[in-house]
Amino acid sequence: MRIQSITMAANNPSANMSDGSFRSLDSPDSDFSNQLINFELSDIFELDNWPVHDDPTFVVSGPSQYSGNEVVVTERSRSYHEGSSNNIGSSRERKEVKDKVAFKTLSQIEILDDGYKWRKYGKKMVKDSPNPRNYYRCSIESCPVKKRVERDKEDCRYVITTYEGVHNHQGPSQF
DNA sequence: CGCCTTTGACCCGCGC
DNA sequence: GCGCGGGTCAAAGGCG
Repeated sequence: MRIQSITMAANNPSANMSDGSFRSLDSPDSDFSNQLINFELSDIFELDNWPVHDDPTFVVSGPSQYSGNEVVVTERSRSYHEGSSNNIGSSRERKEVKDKVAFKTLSQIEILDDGYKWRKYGKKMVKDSPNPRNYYRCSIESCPVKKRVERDKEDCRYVITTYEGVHNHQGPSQF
């Protein structure tokens, strides 16, 4: 399972931090602000390699040495937006593939530093949830990646981060 | 001064 | 057609 590789990467602090790697920052009391969890997000985005399951729920429980941090992949979806076949001739024929990955992270902070630079572009209150949802875009020009951050309405200790798209530039390899 | 966040308005798809 | 909900825009202001 692909997630395994993430877990392995997380277990290996010296994991290669090449582009696409993901750094999760969990700081319950800012005492752990230097605690980083490394795992390779690039693997996640290579959804072609993923096995297809009916239940796309994977749980990756962070070992205790990660100060209680827990990362749960709650959703993985591939949405193909194509021109509807029964609507041929429609002016709006859209052909794009969006890869989405959602993380559920046990964290008191919502801004998880994954090494990329994000620019916030929207905030919405979502129905059935007291918590707002924040929309971020990758700051790199022409990079299509977006992410969405919200607190779990069921358990506000968790932060749900949804990534959409693939970075079309070199990742934060400077780290 | 450049890049960021904030915030209300706008847009669009969908169900009724 | 209309209203609702989710997603995005863009003007204005903030901050380093």
